Amino acid sequence: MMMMSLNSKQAFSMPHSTPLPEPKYSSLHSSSSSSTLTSSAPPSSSCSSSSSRLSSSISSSISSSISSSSGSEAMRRACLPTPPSNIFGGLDESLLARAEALAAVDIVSQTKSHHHHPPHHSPFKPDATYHTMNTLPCTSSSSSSSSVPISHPSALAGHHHHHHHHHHHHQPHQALEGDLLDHITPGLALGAMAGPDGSVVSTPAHPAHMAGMNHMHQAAINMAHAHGLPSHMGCMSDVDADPRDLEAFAERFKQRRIKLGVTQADVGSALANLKIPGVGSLSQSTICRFESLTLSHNNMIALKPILQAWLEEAEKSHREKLNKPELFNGAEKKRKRTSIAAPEKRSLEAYFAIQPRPSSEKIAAIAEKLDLKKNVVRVWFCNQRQKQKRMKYSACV
DNA sequence: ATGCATGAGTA
DNA sequence: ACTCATGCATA
Repeated sequence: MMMMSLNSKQAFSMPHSTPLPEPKYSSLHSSSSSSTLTSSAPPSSSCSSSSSRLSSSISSSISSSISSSSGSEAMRRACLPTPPSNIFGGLDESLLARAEALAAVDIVSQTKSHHHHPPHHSPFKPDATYHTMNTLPCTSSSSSSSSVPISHPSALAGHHHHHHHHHHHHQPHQALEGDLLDHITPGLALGAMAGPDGSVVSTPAHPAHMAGMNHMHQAAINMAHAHGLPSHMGCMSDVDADPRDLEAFAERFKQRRIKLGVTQADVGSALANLKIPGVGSLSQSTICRFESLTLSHNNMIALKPILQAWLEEAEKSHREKLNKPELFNGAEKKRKRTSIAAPEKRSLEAYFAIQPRPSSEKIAAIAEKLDLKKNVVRVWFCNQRQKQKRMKYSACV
């Protein structure tokens, strides 16, 4: 009956000698969904490792302050095309009007250029339309998914650094621009750092009940790596995770996974079988995002050792021809996903371009105009911001 | 592969 | 109320 989602964050505190950046947040939540078996529930752990390249805070220690919010954000913003933001600050209405105008323009251009009319979507209430549901949750035990129509061989793309002057539109999907970078020489050398405060988060012990709690596993330790330096990039300096390595790993991971005939969903649930302290199962979504690099840099780094461990285990088992028992799940409640119609989405995008972080009042105003629930609008903005931070786009150059 | 959502941890 | 890591439901 319930799921506990506990997550704890603990960082492991190592003997201070290691210069690893200590994590700040870690979190692999292993929540067991009711349906899937993943029971587990171990607290998370994870290492966090570095902060991102942006934050460059070598000292992740600072990370506590920096990485999270303001600091990193500021950094990111610096990379972005300066937001035209608050110039309009005070005028709410004009702001809305402008956004609407923009939205209108968009519509027009879009309509003309493409032919893309949203075929569906009720004429009346655009607001959250809940699609009807139901589909059996048959789990994919083996085939399914993993379509992988696109195998981006191009994986190399790292980050492009151009400054875009206009904001983003919608997501360019995977179209990245070519980048040229990557030829870098690896070699970094740094290691210094330590939390000023020792930063290491001490694990808050969980009073919990579970049995295998934490031990910080973390391969963190293994990050002893030595890479070379990042030569040119001014932005990152992580000791442990170089975006290129992540890209390469993600690519290899996907390939080997497919070779094993395992779907993304299978990988996710199989992780629980690894019994790595603090690591439970993950969803197909997360595995997919890992493979396509659409996760934050920190998240990629945290997941890499775990997925690497699974891959090795899976290949070993495969060789032995042993299989682990997979499971089935029963079905349960279904959540309805709100669907924002295209016109409303366009308006939201226009507002976002002007003001990515609208105040509560503005959100309410927008919600009313678009006939959407305020919470839906708020969440939309949160997700939009998060999207901007995903790896692929975060090229700070 | 993604859009919308939830929750823990923070400010 | 925000950010982040994740997940369910969908396309």
